[in-house]
Amino acid sequence: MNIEKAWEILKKEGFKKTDKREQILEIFSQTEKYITARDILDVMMAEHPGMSYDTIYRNLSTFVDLGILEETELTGEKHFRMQCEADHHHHHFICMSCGNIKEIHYCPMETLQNAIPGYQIENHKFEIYGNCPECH
Amino acid sequence: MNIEKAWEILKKEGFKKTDKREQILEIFSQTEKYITARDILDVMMAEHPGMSYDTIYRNLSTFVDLGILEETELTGEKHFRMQCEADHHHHHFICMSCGNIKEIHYCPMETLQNAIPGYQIENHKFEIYGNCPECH
DNA sequence: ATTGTAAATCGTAACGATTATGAATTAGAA
DNA sequence: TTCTAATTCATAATCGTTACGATTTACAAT
Repeated sequence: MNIEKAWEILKKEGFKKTDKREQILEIFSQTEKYITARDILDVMMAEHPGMSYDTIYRNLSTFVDLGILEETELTGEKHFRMQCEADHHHHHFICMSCGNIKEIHYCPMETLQNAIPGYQIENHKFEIYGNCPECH
Repeated sequence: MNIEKAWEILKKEGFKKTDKREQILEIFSQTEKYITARDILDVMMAEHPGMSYDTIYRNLSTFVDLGILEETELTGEKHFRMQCEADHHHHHFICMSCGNIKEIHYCPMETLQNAIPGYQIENHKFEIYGNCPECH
């Protein structure tokens, strides 16, 4: 997703255009990686020394709710990245060295659909971890 | 895994037999669910009011290292349960209401093995969340 | 343009989960 | 029974995150 698309969504949902949001989106648009709230904070602190934790965490949460960012738990910390463009459901290989991701256009749930009758599936997580070709 | 098997492993690795470890294992042997450090603490505090955080967290960590417990991140908290008996690799359906699990004897990596050449796979996570037959 | 108002941010503190530490206790070998 | 390393206790520190009243700001209505 690009910044324009993100603003479209924000505007449609009645959120205001602010410098802080612009800068957060800017940071995400410049990387493929999953990054933490603290990563964002560090970058923004350099420019706006008076940044508040509240601003970062509240906006990250908002962006996830609106489908602008996607979130995953990595080594005990929440990590975020711009939502993929791909219009169909998919999963990710995550490089534990450089943090870059590769889209995996395959979902195990397809073949598992009828394997557990009586169980009401709400959600699933499928992630692959390792090193990408550039990191070994 | 049962308590005897756990003690076997602990003894073999040179760990001592203590009341606290006995009680922690006891708790895990009585449930199928993923539970938190605090769950353990609450139960044990009732009996031993002077319990230390340290004792719980250190032992949980040890047990995971030794393969006695398995660990997963659920809603921001580490959850633990007794390692499955099953001798082959498998995954879990986790009920978000009652916490019980169902073993899923299927692994998506089988069909994905050769799909991402050049990527060195170290690990993967595949979990299904929802409600079990008893919870809906 | 100016004003009004809800939204957003700031500054700071609180919170919950986890880790760390030095002193006291204890399991198990000698 | 004694010795010693392992374990636990008691407590504080740390880390990521959330909360909140006061202040500022975007933007819609005038």
